[in-house]
Amino acid sequence: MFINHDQFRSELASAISELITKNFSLTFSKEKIYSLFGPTPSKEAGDLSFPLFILAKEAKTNPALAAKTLAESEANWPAFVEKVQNAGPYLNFYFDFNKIAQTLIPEINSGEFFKKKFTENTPKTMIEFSQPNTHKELHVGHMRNLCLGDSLIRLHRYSGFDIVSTTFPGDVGTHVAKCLWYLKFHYKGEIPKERKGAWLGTLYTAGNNLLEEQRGTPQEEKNREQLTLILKQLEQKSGEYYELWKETRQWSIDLMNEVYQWADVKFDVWYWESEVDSDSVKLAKEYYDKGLFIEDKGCIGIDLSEYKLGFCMLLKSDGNGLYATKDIELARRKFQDFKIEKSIYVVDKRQEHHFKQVFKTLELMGFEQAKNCYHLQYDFVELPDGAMSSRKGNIVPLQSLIDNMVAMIKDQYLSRYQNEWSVEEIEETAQTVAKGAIKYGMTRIDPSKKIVFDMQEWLKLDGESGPYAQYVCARINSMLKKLGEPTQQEVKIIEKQEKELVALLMNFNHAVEQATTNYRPSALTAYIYDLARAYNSFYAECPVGPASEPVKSSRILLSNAVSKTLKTGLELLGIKAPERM
RNA sequence: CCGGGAUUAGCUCAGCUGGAUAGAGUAGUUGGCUUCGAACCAAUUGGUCGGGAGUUCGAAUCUCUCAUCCCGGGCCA
Repeated sequence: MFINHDQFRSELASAISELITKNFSLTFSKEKIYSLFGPTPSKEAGDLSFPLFILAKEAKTNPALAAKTLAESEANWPAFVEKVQNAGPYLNFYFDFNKIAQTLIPEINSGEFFKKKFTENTPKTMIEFSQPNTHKELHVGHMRNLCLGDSLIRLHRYSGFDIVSTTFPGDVGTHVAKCLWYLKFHYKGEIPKERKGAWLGTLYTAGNNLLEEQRGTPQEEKNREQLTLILKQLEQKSGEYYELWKETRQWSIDLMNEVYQWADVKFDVWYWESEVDSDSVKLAKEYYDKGLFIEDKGCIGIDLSEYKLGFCMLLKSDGNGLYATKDIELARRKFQDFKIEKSIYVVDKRQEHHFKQVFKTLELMGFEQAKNCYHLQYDFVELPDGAMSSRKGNIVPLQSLIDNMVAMIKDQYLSRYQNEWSVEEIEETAQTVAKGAIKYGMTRIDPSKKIVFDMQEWLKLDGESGPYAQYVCARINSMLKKLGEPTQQEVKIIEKQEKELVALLMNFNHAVEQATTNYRPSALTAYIYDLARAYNSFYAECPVGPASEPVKSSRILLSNAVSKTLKTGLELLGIKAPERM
């Protein structure tokens, strides 16, 4: 699906391919060579390396000898290759960054570089992420899913995929009943005027605690009756509790929308658990009639033991469906409604077994797309003293992280501008920087690793962080404003810091490819950090304004290219760079 | 019991799917703002890649095994 989009690597691969044919009389495709390129251990060893282990095996020679042969052979190297050197089993290339910059920097500054064709024959793909429950509070744990999912959407779209983004909130179930139960029978206070969604979450926790407390007491039986009545009305879509559900559900949706708007996340489709519920039961019955699903101990499900997945239950003995039932109906709708060929689910790792069962069941039901279903699992966000649970109430509400961070940014950094900037700009900048810190912080850790959330640590913004990269953009922005337009267009690369910048800039699309194919935005955060750091180093060592022409203009063009690349990269993480900060 | 994941510097993490001398941040030490923005830069200390065995030219990366932690395994989601 991904094609060889890097023009420099492609040209070089072609030249190597020709040279191999000439020297070893065998074909070694340029695609293969392209994929084998790797970094050199140090700048002294060159800028790109080609390992010869595989070729040597095919040519029945030893890698070091093959490297020597190729290095010494007469060849038609691309113009940007300055020197070719064999180093043991490697063929190392030294680049002429002046030549590379001549084509690369104008492409970046015009934006053309970011519109290159990356992929072909990409499957139409749906990415589902953010599955919060209504009637519960949104906490920092939800943010990890949101940032990961949104970034994947952006990466895939940049790479040329046709993507449908979707969310699947849980608006039915016992958690809803518990919340309404507490509201109706035990809550004594007023209903607040604003932030009702978050308040509703606290009722859920209170309800849970009370039910827990009264377990084993005479009250327990009465509680159960009340909960059953609530659930029944919700199922029948009528009655007092159904009306209350509609009203309170909207409060939660308002909270979700607030968060999505804050995070600049949009979904093409919203699926609701309440919408697929009854159809999912029908679907299960249909496949029971067809004979695919079987009955066992009064339940209906599918035996997946030959795939080592156990029994996947789809209808309980009371005839109700389960989570898996809904996910199967949901998948059917996704395949049918949007004709998607591939489906990605961003859901925490607890659901691994669940999704294995669902995907296998879909396959046995005859859905071709089941083979292209992928569960991107991530580990939890925990607190230093253990897992977060809205049931117990030991959570860090998302709003409290945002509020703390915005306050800290204003206090520590933006207070110095309080006489220069408007109140609105200070607020907006603090929000933008806070988003940068939170989104970068959530995506920089590999999904397979858990995040232990410590508020004090999150409020430290030095070192590798979103604001570090945002700061570089603000710096460049401010400098370019002062210096004005360049007086000439030639880029001259002199200092090693400038070479480093060009070397990094040419790898931007490569970093995006890595992040996309491996479903790992952290590959992009690492790249962004490297580029930002290289620019800070350049900034400290290479004066721009005080330099004489044509160096001054060249450095303006280079700085502009870095700024454009950083902004494009940050955008793929859903992060904006403020004009100044 | 079975299955999945994690384990890399004091702490938080990278390590490009098997390649060259294992890298960053942070903490510690030291130097740099009258000079394009110090939310910065430069230098330096710090590692038996959880332990052991194996596979091969070559292992943090693959296999086996042990240890510790986390998460799953039909009437919750």
